[in-house]
Amino acid sequence: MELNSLLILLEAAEYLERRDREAEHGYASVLPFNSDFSRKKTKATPISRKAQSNRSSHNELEKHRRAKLRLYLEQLKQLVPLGPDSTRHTTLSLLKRARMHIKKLEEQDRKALNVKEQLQREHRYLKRRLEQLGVERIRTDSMGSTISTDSEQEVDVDIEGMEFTPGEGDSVDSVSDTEDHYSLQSSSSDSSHYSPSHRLHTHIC
DNA sequence: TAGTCAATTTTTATGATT
DNA sequence: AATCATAAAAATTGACTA
Repeated sequence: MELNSLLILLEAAEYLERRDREAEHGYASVLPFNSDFSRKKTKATPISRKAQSNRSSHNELEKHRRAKLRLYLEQLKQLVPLGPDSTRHTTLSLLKRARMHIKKLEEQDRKALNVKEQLQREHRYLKRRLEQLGVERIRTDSMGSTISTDSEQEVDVDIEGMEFTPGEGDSVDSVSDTEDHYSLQSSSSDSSHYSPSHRLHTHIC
């Protein structure tokens, strides 16, 4: 081993001893461990009891703050699906996963909103169509056919293969009518695609 | 003045190598 | 098993701010 290396090791040992002694007597250890251990730098500055007390309480507060952060990270860990992967979970990886999870949830939310709007349009259209068919039925009944005395009539409305043309019927809100029709015919790639192959089975009182 | 932040240092955990 | 290298976590510290 080179003489220089030996001297550095000796200096290091001296420094550690000195640091321990000074710590016992309330001196600040100001030397970074990777320094060259020169005596000029290692001259310890005595610190007052009050300053030391301030410093240690500050350290305690900081420790408390970090504990809180750890707690929040633990709580976050419960919310983020970590999966069965065996890789070590670090703070960084947890935060990355949380970010991915948030993006996924936002995307799901956006899609659900689209589906909701689509269904609302379909609902409005079908409601108007139903009213329309009810009016037509009453009209044909009044033109000679016997009116049923039943309190409850069953009307089967087969809308399978029904052609949905815009402007059909006398809608109150013609704007949403076209909108509804559009939504029925040109539904997006979402899973909410509406297929009019239902049989509407309804009751008119 | 308490709380926060960022830079730095120290400690601990982990995998690779011998 | 011992040792080493490296990454991550924890601790320390000074600066800053509301």
